[in-house]
Amino acid sequence: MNVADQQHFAWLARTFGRTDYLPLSPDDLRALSDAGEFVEKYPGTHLFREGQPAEAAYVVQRGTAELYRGPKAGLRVVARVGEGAVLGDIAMFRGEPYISSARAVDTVTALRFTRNRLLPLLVEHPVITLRWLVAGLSQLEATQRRMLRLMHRTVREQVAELLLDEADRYGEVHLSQASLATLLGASRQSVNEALGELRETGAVETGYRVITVVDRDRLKAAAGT
Amino acid sequence: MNVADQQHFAWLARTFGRTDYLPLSPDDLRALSDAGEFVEKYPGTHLFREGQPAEAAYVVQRGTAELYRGPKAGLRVVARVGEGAVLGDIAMFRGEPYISSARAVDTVTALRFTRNRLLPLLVEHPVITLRWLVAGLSQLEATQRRMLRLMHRTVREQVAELLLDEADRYGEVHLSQASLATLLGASRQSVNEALGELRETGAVETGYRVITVVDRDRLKAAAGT
DNA sequence: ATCCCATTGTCAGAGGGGCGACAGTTGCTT
DNA sequence: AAGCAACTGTCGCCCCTCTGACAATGGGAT
Repeated sequence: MNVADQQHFAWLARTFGRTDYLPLSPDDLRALSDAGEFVEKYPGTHLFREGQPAEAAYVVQRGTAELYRGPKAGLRVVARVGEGAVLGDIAMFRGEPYISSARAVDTVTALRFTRNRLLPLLVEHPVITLRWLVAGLSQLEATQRRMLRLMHRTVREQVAELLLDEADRYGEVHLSQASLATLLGASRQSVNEALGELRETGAVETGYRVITVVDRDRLKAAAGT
Repeated sequence: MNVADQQHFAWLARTFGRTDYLPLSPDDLRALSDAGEFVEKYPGTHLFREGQPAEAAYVVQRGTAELYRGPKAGLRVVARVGEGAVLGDIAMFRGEPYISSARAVDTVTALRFTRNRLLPLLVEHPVITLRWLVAGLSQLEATQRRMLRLMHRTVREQVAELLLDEADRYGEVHLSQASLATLLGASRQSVNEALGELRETGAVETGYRVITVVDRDRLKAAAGT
């Protein structure tokens, strides 16, 4: 996979890869608890790595995990997912290697379902399988819809939307402009320019590796829709 | 949905809407045959219409169906699917109205699965549900991969690829350049220019409402992989 | 044969965004 | 405190595509 593709993958992953759909209700999880293994990952450690055989899927219970691709040099953060996210299920079900790596940002607790134990269990609990199926298909459809909203939009609009999504409770987004650009599949320069314009209007403030949302309404306006 | 969105939907649908994945093996179908109802549709008749409550999903056994959106004026063909295609399953599982209409192009025979009968049956046959799930998720992933190939490609490349896909056995594509442009989400002028270039290189010939592929290899080269 | 509409073919202008280059900042490391 | 690597802020250039406008051509309808 060449560099351009890799970049686009990141963009793509942000766009679609929101694996934080939750097919399982608490009841379901209780039913599956036998098959699930409780794991706790410290910041910086890996849940799984790109290319490894996908032996398990994870349901994040607490904390934030980061999905990324690529070798240490040229690493691309692909998405950040939190509580309720399901990681690695596609690769696991298909029996293929993981498509990306997952790393704990802070302390992450998760339920780990190995393929060998999960599949038989799903066969016993068809309702859960059905729920998973519906969640998966919904994801597929949402993916397509999201395209509509994303295609043919300017970098400024995309940046605005991303910031709205990504801002923490203090309205801060701790990402370098380069990372931001990668997430959007745009160039750093364009992102920089877009941020400059958003700053002019008073929607955000920018700093070193941090962007602060000061006026969500203005940002929403800039995001268009 | 405004005009721009509608256009993009067409593009999108062409890109992703290839609903011809087949989650069910012949064995599965036999197992489900009780729930399935055999239907035969004559050319021009509808399997279902956009906006109707999605009461059933269809598995095409023979013939070609056309998915489209929009009212009679401003109708957009979205995809053509053949044998093995599954139609309407997403909407049905989610219990929402159909997203598009499906019409028989030639005589279509299909298995019709109503929601009320299918769901209980899937609960009894978890293995089939699981297979459906995997097919759905694979589709999701394929969709994402396809994006990679499509993003940031020039109109010329996209036109070339579309022609390769769409050419009939005589190498002809019977579409106006305007329709072509809609399918790609590009402007007519850009498509016209792209066709002009492809014509110069000897890859295609153009006529009134028809484009003839004369050199597939050259076209493939122009499509860039 | 003629008319009219759909379609093709072109051109100029404008805008968005990618790329390369480079200066100025920030913050960690030693 | 100094050095260094990462990051931000800007330019200029160029490519691609969109828009709008208009001429030329094809083909069906009368």
